[in-house]
Amino acid sequence: MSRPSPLSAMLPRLLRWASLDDEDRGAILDLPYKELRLAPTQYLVREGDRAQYSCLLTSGFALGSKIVGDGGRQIVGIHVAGDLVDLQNAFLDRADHNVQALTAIEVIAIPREAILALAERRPLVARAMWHNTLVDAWIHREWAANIGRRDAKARLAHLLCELAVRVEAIGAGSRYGYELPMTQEHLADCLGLTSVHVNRTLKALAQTGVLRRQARSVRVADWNQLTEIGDFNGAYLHLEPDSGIQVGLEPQRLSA
Amino acid sequence: MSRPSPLSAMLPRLLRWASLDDEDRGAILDLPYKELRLAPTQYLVREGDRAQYSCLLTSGFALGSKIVGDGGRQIVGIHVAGDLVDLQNAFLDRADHNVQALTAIEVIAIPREAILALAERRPLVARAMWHNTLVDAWIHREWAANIGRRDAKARLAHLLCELAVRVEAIGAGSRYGYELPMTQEHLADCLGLTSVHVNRTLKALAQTGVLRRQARSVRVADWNQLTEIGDFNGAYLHLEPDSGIQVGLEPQRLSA
DNA sequence: CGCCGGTTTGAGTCCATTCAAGAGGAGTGG
DNA sequence: CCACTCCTCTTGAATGGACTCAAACCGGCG
Repeated sequence: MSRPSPLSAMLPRLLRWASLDDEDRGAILDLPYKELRLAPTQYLVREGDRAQYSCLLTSGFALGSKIVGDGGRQIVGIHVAGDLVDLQNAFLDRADHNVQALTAIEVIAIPREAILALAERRPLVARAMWHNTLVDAWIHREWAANIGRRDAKARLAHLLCELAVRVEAIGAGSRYGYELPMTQEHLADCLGLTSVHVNRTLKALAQTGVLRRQARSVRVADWNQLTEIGDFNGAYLHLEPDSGIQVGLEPQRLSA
Repeated sequence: MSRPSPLSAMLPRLLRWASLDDEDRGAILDLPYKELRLAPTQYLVREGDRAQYSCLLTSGFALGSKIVGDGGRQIVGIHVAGDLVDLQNAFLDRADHNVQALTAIEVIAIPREAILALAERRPLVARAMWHNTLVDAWIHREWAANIGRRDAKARLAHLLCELAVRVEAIGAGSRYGYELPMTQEHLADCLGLTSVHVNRTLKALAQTGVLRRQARSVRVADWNQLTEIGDFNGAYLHLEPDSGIQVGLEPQRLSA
């Protein structure tokens, strides 16, 4: 008996978005691919590359970033095991951002033509991948709101909440305590802050008692208070059942 | 002879992303829909709604926004005529952000089930819509970088460049001069600034001579300098042919 | 005419940055 | 095993960009 294809790691993610039949699954497992291993700091794709592959991250952490004119870096997304990375490379001529290994990572790279062909033959798989993209866009909007309209303490708390939930969802820890392989400079580049200020803000959070930090691990002493400080509602991650809670003001019907 | 279906306004946008045959086009034109007109400030969807429609904006300007805990507003996107708005509503249970009319707008609302059915029957249409979503995500990443890592002057210049190119692309003006129906407070909420500071920054830009502003119109005296100040590369809008310019550092091949 | 939303301007404050220096830790090599 | 280096974290002091508060101005409109 052969060991299961590494592509099977793609199934849970896609099944989150659509129910796929045996033919759909078979088509996924038949995709051509190559496995890659990258050491920390190595680039999977660089902004401007004519990237030919879309990737599935099977282990480790990666991050997406953009460099602005004066050399500043903005991290635009964090990827954990199971995430589909660079689906946009299937369509867009050039990579719009860097993807870099944060820890040692393992990646399945799938040629863009294979992704496109799969999407054309298997509508439900296409739907699942599209859905995944829509969730990514949602996450981006959350980040924009976080960076643009919250102060440093709330921004940081919000990010730590997001990471907690995502790490917990892949079984790599719990929201009350998890390993975070990011430096304070990484956090700063996610949040539009400087590492110095992240350091001070982290200290301030620790002093209020909501979290304790040693080395690269985060211990959340008071989850509710952390979500409070960070103005965090995890619905956008789509990792928990719909709470049914209305987050807006009075709902208004769509009317002609 | 009947007047052309308002749905035909959807074709140019989708044809930008995929070449569709007659059957594809027919399926689009057969979509059920209703036409809506909204006055300025009216909401098309509110965050938290169970939205049942995806929309095509056929005239006017709209904007997407999120409200954070302390009442602050972050604008997460600006929509112009021809844009597909709220495609995510076809999949996601609840709207993740508000969509609000900036000017008087006309909208074609299509039931989510119809979008899903179309995507399932017509793979190339699905592909075009997916592609559109990927471009949206790219735009979001640009915004994150803009808000997180540029100073006020560059942020504002970048936004004015983006709007110039988009307005030009729909034939509603030229990048050297266009009508902008946004208040300074709107601009501020796009950029993570306050309206007071936008006012001062606008004045500073005017004083360097790159632009002149009267009332709601923007005149760009020196386009190149404005793109310079705003660190703007319009590739992400996908409105102009690929310049072939490498924006990253030395490209690096994907290798095992 | 008087209101109203938006713009403009000023003065003072504060959050976050910059610059700088030192401490802690992990890995490397002699 | 220790010296050395490189990163990261930590802290202090000074600076500055953007904010807050507030008032005045302006044009459009009922």
